[in-house]
Amino acid sequence: MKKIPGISDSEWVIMKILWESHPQTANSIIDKIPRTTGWNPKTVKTLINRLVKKNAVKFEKAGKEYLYSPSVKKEECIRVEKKSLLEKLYDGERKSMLKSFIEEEDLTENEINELMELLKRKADKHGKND
Amino acid sequence: MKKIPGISDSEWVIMKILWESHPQTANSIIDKIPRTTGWNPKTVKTLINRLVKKNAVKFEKAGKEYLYSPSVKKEECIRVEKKSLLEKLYDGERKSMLKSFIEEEDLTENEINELMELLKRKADKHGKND
DNA sequence: ATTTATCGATTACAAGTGTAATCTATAAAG
DNA sequence: CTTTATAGATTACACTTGTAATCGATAAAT
Repeated sequence: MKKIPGISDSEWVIMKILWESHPQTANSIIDKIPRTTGWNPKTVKTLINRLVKKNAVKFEKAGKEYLYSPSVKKEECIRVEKKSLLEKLYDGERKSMLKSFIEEEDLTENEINELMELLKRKADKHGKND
Repeated sequence: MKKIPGISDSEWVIMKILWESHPQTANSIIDKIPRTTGWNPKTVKTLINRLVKKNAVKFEKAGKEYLYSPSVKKEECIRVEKKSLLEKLYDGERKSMLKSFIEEEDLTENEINELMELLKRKADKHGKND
């Protein structure tokens, strides 16, 4: 499998916009940057560039502008980040992490039910495959 | 509540050792650093120092050596890290995060049951309080 | 054709990080 | 007491990150 490059917090903002829709010009990305960031368009372009250099984003020329697309999959990147947190906080013990995550969140009844549904489905699959 | 300082990946290794047991001398910490890191003792001391500077660790003198202790709580630090991941990957949607966490891990039947137990307890509490 | 606006490319620069080595004071050894 | 080992303090240094500004090429406007 392809090596996933380290994607920084700021870069994630760009990636999420690109995963949402692509290919996309730099300006189109800039338009979608949450106002809350307060980023200068130049900043966004720098981030795009870094992502290109990291091979997390690719582009094709379209006249004067470039059309950017992600070149790594979101799911893969999420996995990497999760793994990294798992190692950092829980020494790799998945169950500890899940427990802590479930315990600490205050969930609505509905959310709890959804999660139980999910677990049940997982349990069923087990019954079949194992 | 106290402001939790940013704790880097390497620094987390130190913090975990200190949360496990304290107060503790630098050398005692050094002894517990996982061999897999390959860290030079000097490196560990640098990290301890940075943590002191960040007010994440405090110390008292005991003769020539210092006795270090964490000055921030593990649970708080975990919360900060989780929050940060939540924002970065899931735009703050807790449920998305939990779902993704449950879905992607391949859990044993036992683990699944434990988690369901947890959820059930959470649900019960809801019934009572809400 | 010349000027100008606008791309992307390159450069900037401080703070944080990973990873130590060196300096300095002092406790321990002789 | 003098030498030496050792603890913490200070300094090092390259790489990443956050956050832009400037440069150079070229398409668009006049």
